[in-house]
Amino acid sequence: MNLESNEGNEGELIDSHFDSEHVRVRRQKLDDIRAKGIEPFGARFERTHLNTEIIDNFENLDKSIVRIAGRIMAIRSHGKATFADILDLSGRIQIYARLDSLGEEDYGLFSSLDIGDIIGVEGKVFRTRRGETSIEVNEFSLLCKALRPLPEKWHGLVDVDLRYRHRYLDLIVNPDVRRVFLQRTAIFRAVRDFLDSRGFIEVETSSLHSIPGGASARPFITHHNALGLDLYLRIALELHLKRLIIGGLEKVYELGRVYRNEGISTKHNPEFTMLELYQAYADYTDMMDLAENLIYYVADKVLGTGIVKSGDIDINLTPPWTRLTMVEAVLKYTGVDFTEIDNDEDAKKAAESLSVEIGKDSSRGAILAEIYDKLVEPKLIEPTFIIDYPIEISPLARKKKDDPRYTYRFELIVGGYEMANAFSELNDPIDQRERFESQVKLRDKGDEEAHMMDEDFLLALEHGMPPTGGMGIGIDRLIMLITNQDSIRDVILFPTMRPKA
RNA sequence: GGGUCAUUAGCUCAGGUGGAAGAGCACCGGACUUUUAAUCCGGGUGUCGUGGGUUCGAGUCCCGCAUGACCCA
Repeated sequence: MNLESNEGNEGELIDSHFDSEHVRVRRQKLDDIRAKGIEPFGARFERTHLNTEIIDNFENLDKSIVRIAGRIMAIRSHGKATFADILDLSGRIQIYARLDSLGEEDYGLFSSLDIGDIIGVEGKVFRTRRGETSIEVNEFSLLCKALRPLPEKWHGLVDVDLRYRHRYLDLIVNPDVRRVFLQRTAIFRAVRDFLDSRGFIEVETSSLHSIPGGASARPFITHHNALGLDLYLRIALELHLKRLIIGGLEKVYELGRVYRNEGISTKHNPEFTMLELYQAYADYTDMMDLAENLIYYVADKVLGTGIVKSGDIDINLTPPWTRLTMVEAVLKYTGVDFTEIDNDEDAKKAAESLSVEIGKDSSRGAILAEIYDKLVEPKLIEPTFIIDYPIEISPLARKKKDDPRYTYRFELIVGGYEMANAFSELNDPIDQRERFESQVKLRDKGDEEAHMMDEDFLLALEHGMPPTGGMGIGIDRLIMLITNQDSIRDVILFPTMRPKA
């Protein structure tokens, strides 16, 4: 007790964390190591193998000398011999240090190592009596002394707040977390493989927009000093990718971060990743085919199967998938037949009879969508395309030839939530202007998510855009689906958090 | 935005009705040369999230605040 008062440098210990016994002990060890002339924050170390390469190739490597490096995850000391587990990117391997082979000095240093320290090891591959592939240490070097302890070895780090704020610890001690993020990377690679092989061109468009468009969402506002200009962080990739279609790139996609100034939930993070792709001379049926094949391809590539787990239930992603119009889906799941409703009043009564709350000025189409969102979408577990969205909520989609109340638009629902949104793009600049104008009216009435007028985009459209199919896929949700995670925060490395006070 | 719950040691968690802060792992000291949640002996290392209040006395009861989780909008 009272070790603090024995230290001559309390004044430097501003951070109260340094008062903990763990840190005090490790700082003392650090000083002792330095006093012996050893640098506790080592440099370059050349490895010959990753840990699991040795485990997987034991027969070939038995008795050979290897060099590995990684973080000490466990120590089992037996006096004159010590076992430790070393974690590298590939996984863990056990090392075995003996007083006999290391000598007093080195073995003493080895014995002073802590869980969390990073070391490089050279030694001989062997198997223990119990059959575990191990490395008997000939030499080791301390590559980094850790000044703080790792979370507990058995339960790992459980507190979600700590897991998200200290993701590095989460990655070190929770192997499943590492698996999810490695799969996230594999999913990106598979998406690019799939699209590149079909002639799509990957592009990067700007994320600072003077008019945020392409989706219904409130934007983040930022400021450019030199231009003296407020700018918005993009809420979608759509309008710039369409400009590239107008520019003749014909098949483009972007995997990009978008920012929406809205609440946080297990399905929403303020910044998230979208895939948007546009294909000239195609329509929304082509987009459905593409979605089925893309998502199946990605799942199969990453998991080796087209069947994903959602909690305990299996979801089969093998194409083709169910296609239902929104009207058909509402009829099927609620019994209300919108083909028999042709005005706002009757639509309101239908919503009331189903206890679905709607806005005062809601139109027939908006009410249909409300009912669908509330009562149908959560029930759609198997992959389902809901097609022909009402025009009121689809300002960028081409209207249906035979019924202008609807558009050539679909959303893909899997596991009860929206995975993709696509349409036959509106390429009539006069129609597009009218759509923007009705969005502006909604904005004036206080709908902060309604679209702004975008003259620059209209100008582009007036130069002529080929008929185009376009689609957006929420990549984070796709990753949730494939990796079987319930929260978007478990597939985003650093989810948005309030700063800890 | 509303409701419910949570916050205790580095981590994972116990702490009826208010009465001297606990366990496991980690850590420290000792024993131990093939262990693996190593074992054995000894040691508790704490601003009970935070600020008020009630009380002779608060981890526990009341109010505010902070952060998080879940549900609802």
